[in-house]
Amino acid sequence: MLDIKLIRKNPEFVKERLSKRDPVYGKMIDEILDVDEERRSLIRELEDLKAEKNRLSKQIGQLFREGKKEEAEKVKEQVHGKNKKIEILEKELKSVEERFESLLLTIPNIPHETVPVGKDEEDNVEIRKWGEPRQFDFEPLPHWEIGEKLGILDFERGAKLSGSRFTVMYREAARLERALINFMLDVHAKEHGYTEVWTPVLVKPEILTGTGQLPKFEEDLYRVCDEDLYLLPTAEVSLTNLHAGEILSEEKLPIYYTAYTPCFRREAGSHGKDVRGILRQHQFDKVELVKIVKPEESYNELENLVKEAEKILQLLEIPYRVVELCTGDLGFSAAKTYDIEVWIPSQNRYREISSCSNTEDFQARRAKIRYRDKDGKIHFVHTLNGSGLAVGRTLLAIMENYQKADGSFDIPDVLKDYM
RNA sequence: GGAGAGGUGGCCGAGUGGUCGAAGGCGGCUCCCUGCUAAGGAGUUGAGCGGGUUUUCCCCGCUCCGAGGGUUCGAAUCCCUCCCUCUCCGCCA
Repeated sequence: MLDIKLIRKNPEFVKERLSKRDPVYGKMIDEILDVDEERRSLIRELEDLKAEKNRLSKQIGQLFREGKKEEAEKVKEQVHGKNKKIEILEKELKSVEERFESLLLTIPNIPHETVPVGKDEEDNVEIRKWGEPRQFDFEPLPHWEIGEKLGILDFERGAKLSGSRFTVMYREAARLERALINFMLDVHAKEHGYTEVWTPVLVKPEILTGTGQLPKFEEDLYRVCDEDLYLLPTAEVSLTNLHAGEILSEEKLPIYYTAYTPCFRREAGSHGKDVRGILRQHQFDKVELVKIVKPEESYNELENLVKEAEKILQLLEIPYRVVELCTGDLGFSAAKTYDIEVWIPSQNRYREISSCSNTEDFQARRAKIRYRDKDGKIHFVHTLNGSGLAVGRTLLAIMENYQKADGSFDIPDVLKDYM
């Protein structure tokens, strides 16, 4: 959520920045300014009335104590009149505030000034590469062929149980999935100073509003019928919201959390994309990294966050590159995002395996996460999140990059103790 | 799921219709005292929003005692609904 005071004070700046995502946001800013004006004038009117009413009510109490019943009754009549007006104005204000809220909640974050301007994925900027894609002396197979031949990935039965984009894994694949989770958690907890967390995977709607998935992206989520709960699309949601509504003391910051959770996404709008294999599933495992930090530290923390996620691929010895997302490809809540893309031999290109973002105070404002500084002043924190990493995609990257001519694949050395 | 108890500020905890944004304590901050430390004394200390001034400081007002409704001139306090926590029972991995 953007700061309405910033929008009010500097609408041209906000419009200019948001237009780099998409030109439509200019109109939304104009609209919200109108609604804000309406809202504030109603508040002013209403507060004056309430102040007067409160004065009169106190008078009534006073008059009763002095035994002046008749006078008190007269004042009561006056209050009745005020109350009628207040009731009407309150209804009006309520509907204006609803409009105001829903507008403010659907405006995306302002891209950081360093974010490259661009339209879509094509305009993302490569920052660095690590490792050399392996030269195969045979035609490398896609992971689904390797997996089916070995009998460890079962797409048919996944579909039987749950439909498309669900998979069953057996033996080495199931085991590797579990090994990767433990390996990633250990690296982040033991080497990078993260606190390991385990969270619910069913969360309330206000929690998803806090991190920005709701109200705008309801169609991407699974909702539990008969209960007002949603399946977690990423542990970013539960980890970031752990401190929703709290005022943290400065000494607690920075906070680093890591968690493994399954993630559930409906993938509405991605029909026909990546239909084969386990790249894009409705249910997948992810180890997530979340940082809650002081504003002045957040960009430095973002750089570290990316490096911490990269470390996993380095230890697994799989080639990857880091790209910076352009304004047009930036997610709703993010001010700046780096994606880590892993090398996929069968596709002869890099594919996203991690997304690391600084949302600045965008989520903190929604979730009301603040801290008190040494002078007792209260500020919003900055929140960051990143995949560290997507486990299923890591698994398929291992299968493909470590595949052998005989149709089997090796396990990276660093995982051997985990298998 | 059933019965009972309860949800108040950073924390603990009092408050059953007006003088309550809320006693008292702890913690925090400021000052005093004291070679240092500890102890002691005095004061101060909630958030959000709107407005005035508009960098800061400050001033005025509104709202907030789990959430939402209701009664009343007036609600932390009375009534209703919901959520959550605890105890006991039931069920259960």
